[in-house]
Amino acid sequence: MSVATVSRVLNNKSNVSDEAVHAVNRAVEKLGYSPNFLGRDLRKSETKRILAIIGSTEESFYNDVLRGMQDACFAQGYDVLIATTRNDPEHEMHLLGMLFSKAVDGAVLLAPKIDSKTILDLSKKYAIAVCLERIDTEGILCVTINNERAGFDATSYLIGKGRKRIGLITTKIRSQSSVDRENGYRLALEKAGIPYDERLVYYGDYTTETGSRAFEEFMKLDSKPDAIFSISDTISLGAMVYAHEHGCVIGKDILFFGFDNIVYSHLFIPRLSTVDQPCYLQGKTVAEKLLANMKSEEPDTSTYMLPHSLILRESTGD
Amino acid sequence: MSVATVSRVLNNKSNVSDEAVHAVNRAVEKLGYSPNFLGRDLRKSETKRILAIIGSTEESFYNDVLRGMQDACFAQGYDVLIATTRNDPEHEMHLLGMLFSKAVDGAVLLAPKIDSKTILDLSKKYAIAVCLERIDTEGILCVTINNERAGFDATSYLIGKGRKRIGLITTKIRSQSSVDRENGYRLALEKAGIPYDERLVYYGDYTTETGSRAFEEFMKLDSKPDAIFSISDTISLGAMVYAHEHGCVIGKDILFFGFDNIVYSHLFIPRLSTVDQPCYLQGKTVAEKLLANMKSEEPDTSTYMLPHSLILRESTGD
DNA sequence: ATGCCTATTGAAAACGATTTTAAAAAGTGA
DNA sequence: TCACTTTTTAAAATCGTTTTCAATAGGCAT
Repeated sequence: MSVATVSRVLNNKSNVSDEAVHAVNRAVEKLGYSPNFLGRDLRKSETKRILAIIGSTEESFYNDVLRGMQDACFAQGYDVLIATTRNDPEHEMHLLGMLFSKAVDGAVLLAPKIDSKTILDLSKKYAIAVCLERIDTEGILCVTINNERAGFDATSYLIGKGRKRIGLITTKIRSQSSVDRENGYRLALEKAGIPYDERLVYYGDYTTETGSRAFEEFMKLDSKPDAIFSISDTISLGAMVYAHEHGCVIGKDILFFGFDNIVYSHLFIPRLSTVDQPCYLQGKTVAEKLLANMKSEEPDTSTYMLPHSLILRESTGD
Repeated sequence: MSVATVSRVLNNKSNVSDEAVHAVNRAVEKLGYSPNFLGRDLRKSETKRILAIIGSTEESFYNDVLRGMQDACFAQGYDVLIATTRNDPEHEMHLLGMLFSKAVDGAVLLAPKIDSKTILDLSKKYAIAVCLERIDTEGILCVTINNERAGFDATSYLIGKGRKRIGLITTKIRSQSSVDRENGYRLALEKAGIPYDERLVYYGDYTTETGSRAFEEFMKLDSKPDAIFSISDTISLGAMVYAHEHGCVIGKDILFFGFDNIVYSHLFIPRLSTVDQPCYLQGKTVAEKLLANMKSEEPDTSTYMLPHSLILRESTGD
């Protein structure tokens, strides 16, 4: 029996006799044979695999994004592989090498660290999409939320609660999302006629320690904040714990608004109000659009902003 | 110029003229050429990639395990790819298909769901290792901690604090680690001459809700527990929050001991005492052993149990 | 019996690299 | 100049599949 016939059986081709099918199946069973994908992929020049590139698996909301991607990909016969850059742009480039060298058919950058010009160049030649971060350059398929609007909404909500001195805890690292959320914060203040006060803005990282530190600093001011918006729940929780320990009544003396709606945001009492972004949907959407692009002649390079929502809990007195 | 020469240049082979090197490099630069790994991997029949198979990216301590694996692998020129099973044994099998079909050179199962007999069979033919879960079958390379001992230590510590009625919150799903931790709990009771009381054992899942529920149930007992050991921090935190809300003084009325030392375990005040397992080291170790096995004729199929430690904080009155 | 069509099969080419083998070019010494 | 070695290059084999194309066999109508 020729390899061609075996191949046909293994791929359920129609033009093959029942006899041959049985013979092959028995042999496969007996030998424990499984086909070498390298050969197959080389011949077909496709791998049916999509790479998700993330900074680390630490940010818990990635889980839902990845679930969304998986559902979308699996439905079309693709597997999702994940690789972490450890927040190193160079390593991110290295991982994209898997795309150049055809080890995967497409890649989704979840919160990329490399510059958008590079991404743009690459996306002309390869199937690339970006998720969770807006790209300020036109021409790249991108699925995210409107972070500026979200920052605006959260801050406005605090203002609506009668607060006038609103602190912002954000990150030193200037990711597009943090910049956008900050801009939203500023716009909300502006709209309400509240002057921007740089002493009320603290720059740190994404940890709880940053939250505590920021709150400590704020308490040194003669004119203390009466509400705090953080660009991540983890930061908010750190700040809230510190505030709680120092006798501040959360939801009254001071309001807190977080971002991401992580699992632990509704654990600590009083529970944290936060911005919920549709993680699963973003993942599902970006994967679907990317797969569609891979089939299509003229790729979709739009930016899709999916709706976020405010989750109101005790930390804003709700 | 022939393809052979190009290949030699690209692989830094010695027997090639400077002239040829320059010519190739210029052409590569100009055309933006990058080699097709499928061809290379097929010929060499190795991919220099290791697959890490996990349930989901939700469990935050996986991050450190993966970091350890990456450091070890990267040092030897291997990349680490991650794939999630979504806790579905069938999907886990599907992912192992990447190993059978030579799409990766080896695989590490982090907390596998498929049965150990299957793993044993596969590990005779492929480079497989298990991490974070003990395998009760001999013959599989495995890196983990001594969960029984850890359960014993945590429970004994509570007993040492004079506690006599110690509750256990564990999971319905019988993973080896949870079984081992439970056994440790029982052994500690036994050693101290405390009778095992099944009313003090609650079976749930890995969520904070399970913690709250369990505590609620325990409070209905006429003879309430004075200490609680949970097999995960998330559960402990859920129980602690519930206890706190219902006026129990943590660290005094009731002690709590968790497991995993997650980031949030030292956020909530009073802070949670917990068992710390060496995540990074487990990841590094398992990857190193696996890579060593891939080179060696007779593979190492031992089980390595790395040392854990107790982190003592306010929840046990420390 | 001849020709035609269909179902099945096998041989061979193709995918893109690496590696082996052989031959050509260049260098060396007498 | 010739023989011999060394360096460099080209051609061909190889990895394990899929796919194309041609060939064979059998059935059926003429």
